[in-house]
Amino acid sequence: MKILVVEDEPKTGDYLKQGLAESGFVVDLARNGPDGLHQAGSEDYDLVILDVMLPGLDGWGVLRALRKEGRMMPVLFLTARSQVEDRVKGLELGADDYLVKPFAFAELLARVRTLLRRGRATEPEVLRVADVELDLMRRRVHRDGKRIDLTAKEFLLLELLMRRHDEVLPRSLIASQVWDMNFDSDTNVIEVAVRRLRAKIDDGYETKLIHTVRGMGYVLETPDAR
Amino acid sequence: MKILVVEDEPKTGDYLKQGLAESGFVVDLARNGPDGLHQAGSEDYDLVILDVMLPGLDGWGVLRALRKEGRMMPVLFLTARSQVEDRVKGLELGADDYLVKPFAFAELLARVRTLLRRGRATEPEVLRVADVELDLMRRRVHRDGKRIDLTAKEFLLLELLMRRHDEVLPRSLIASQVWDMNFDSDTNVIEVAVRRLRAKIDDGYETKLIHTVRGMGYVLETPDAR
DNA sequence: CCCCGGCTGACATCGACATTACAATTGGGT
DNA sequence: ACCCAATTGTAATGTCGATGTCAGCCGGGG
Repeated sequence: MKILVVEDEPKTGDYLKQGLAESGFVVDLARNGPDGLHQAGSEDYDLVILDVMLPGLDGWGVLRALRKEGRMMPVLFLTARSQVEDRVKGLELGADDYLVKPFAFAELLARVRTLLRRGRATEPEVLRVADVELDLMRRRVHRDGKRIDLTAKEFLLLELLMRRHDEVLPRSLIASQVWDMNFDSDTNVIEVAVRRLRAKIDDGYETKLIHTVRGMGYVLETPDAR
Repeated sequence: MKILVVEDEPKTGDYLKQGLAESGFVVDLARNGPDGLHQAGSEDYDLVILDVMLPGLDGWGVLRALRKEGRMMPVLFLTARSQVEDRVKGLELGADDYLVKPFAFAELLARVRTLLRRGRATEPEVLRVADVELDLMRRRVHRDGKRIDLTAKEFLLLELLMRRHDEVLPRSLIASQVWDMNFDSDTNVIEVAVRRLRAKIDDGYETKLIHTVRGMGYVLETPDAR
């Protein structure tokens, strides 16, 4: 289990690192926000412990940036303040738990264990069709091993197409699943969305995966036709 | 809602059975792969929960055998391992979801409910006549194992002919089913449509399936009829 | 051998879809 | 508070394929 601690106060940082290491975790330590973000992006941590008050980029900023990159590992916040609004803000941004300084190490350890257990239960589910991988938890997509950044809508659409690959999906279905509209047909959102998705996952590849079936809908089709 | 749990560890198995039963499901339990397979084949379950590691025949084997028998109910995999390749292997074989042990029961329940809701959405409804297969869901057609692309109208027409194979369908009927016209007889759309369909499913095959009955209409005739 | 129903290929057209540009909205960064 | 960039929806225009029409041909049964 690898944990990243982002903490600027040397004493607290060292203390955490040592304590967690003694409890059997592999621990890396970053001393400021930007370093922490960079570190979190370069390796796969099972958990991040974030101080709210950090030089350069505060805890919220780090968290926001992480989530934006699609890093969905659990995050434990450390804060000196106990105001409700801070807590709310953090939770809205996807912090998984909160700990108010000062705290007992045993308390921290208990929460860490809880978060890691929860994290396991939500183990990433990976959809794979042809050479495309879609990681639902990390919200990441690769084709032929190359990372592809998708927007929220694009991701939803691709997820649908992959879950039901080789099946022609009528536009009405797509509309109800990806948007929640009952198909006010005087719009072409779907075509545009498909276009944008194609630009990212099909353009530049020899074998196209997304196919149009006139008068019926769209399919994501595996290259092999029985 | 009937669920089959295939799990060899007595503790886990009983735990699941009891928990699911308390949640209102009818649950059967099999303790090994072959039993599970046999059980799944003998009754209609809405969902199967499969442990990957089983004595005799592992989870993948069971899943594969089930699919081969045409049992398309959703399958939830339980695995102690978290390696990516295991997940991928399962998903490729058609597992619908994954859960890594240990897991919270609430998590399991949530996934079970999701899968049941999704239900038999992925079960292919397939019409078969002679060596032609028409998959209504995927909107795909094969003859003699070879894929055939049809347009919307062609598909409708073939569907009608297959649903009522060995029956002579008068043009008026075809007109009303495939087009929604009351047979303005000064058109030959039907002939043209039949021609185009023949080009795709009969041309190049020894045994023709679509036959004209002068003055009456068209039939899709199985070679062994009469 | 002729006639009528059906067959066939060519062509026209209409609409579904593609594509691009632009506007509206959102949310982060200064 | 403002600006910038990214995302998403809207609109206008282009393209192409599915489908209908037509004109001529074919062939079986009288």
